[in-house]
Amino acid sequence: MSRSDVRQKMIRGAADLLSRRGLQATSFSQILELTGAPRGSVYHHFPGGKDEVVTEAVRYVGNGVLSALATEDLTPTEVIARFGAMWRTVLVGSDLRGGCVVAAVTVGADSGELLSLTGAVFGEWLDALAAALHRAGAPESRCPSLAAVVLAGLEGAMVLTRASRSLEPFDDVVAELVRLVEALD
Amino acid sequence: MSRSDVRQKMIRGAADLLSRRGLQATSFSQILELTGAPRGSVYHHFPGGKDEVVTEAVRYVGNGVLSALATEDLTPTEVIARFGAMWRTVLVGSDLRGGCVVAAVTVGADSGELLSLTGAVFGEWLDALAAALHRAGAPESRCPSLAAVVLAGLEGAMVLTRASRSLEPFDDVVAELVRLVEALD
DNA sequence: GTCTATACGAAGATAGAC
DNA sequence: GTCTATCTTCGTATAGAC
Repeated sequence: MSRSDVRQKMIRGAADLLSRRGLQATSFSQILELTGAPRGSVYHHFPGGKDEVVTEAVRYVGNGVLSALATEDLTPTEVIARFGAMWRTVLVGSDLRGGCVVAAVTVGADSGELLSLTGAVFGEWLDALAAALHRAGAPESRCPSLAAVVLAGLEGAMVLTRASRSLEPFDDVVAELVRLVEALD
Repeated sequence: MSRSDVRQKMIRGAADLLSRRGLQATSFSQILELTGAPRGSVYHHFPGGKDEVVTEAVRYVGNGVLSALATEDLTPTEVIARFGAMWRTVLVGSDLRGGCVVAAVTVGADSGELLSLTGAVFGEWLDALAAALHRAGAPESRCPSLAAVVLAGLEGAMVLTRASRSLEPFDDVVAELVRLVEALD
């Protein structure tokens, strides 16, 4: 279906722009320029306007991360390593210019709806991380806080890496998170 | 000197807006509305335009945090507790709507100069944190990575807290960071 | 589905009067 | 130092033709 093709292409383009430039700098003009999507069909595909594209981009990224977290059983250390490697790929693939779409929308949100959405997505990620850590043998009562420190640590690490244009803080954070989790054994 | 008064008031107002609304949503109109500063003297006080106000706001916050980190000698746990309490105050004082100015500018930066600036400020914070941890007795070789995980963890925790409108993720992260640092003893 | 044209508002920035 | 007026650019959004 060609309708979905254009729509999907625009959603992915929006996610890319949100990751690198932030919420306010992500405009339809930018999305069209990046994707080559037809100018005349913007509001055909997204009658809800910008908020609708952004919402879809957040959901798209949210589900992508979620399915990556729903893998086979791992050790706690492997959970961190995989999750860390995933975000490292985002950084490297964007020349250290990109970050997390959900965080970008949270920081730039001007409506309560977008905030609720990012809150829900972060909540899903935290639940999935906690479940993975629990399957890996981490004590149940600590899984939620471990999930929080892992997600928060990586989100913050991406900001530090973008600002410093260096992977050093990111790798430092991953190493310390691994240490924290190894102490569980 | 009245010139500095207005200028300082605008810088503080800009920091407040950057914290809550992000970089692009922080405009001169908003700053004037918030501070009651005279409209006609914007470019008198800031000939460099918006970038100059933002730069000053980042420096202002940067130095504030820096001086808070340069306190007397503490234990590693106390370093985390103090640093965490500081950011918690920011969250609570903004009704969980505000965050870190430096992170907000990093994520929304559209110029290399602003990115360099936030990179430098984060670098100063990391150095100060590492030094505090070292004074507290942490092994020298681990101080940089410990500083990175503490700063990144808290930066990320603020994002999670803003999105979820709850202090739970923030407190979870602080608790886990304390555990990590207590293992040093 | 895609186009052009257009309305509307907001932002950054400058010029020149007071 | 502060004012108003103005320019320009850009973003969102709508209407109506093809």
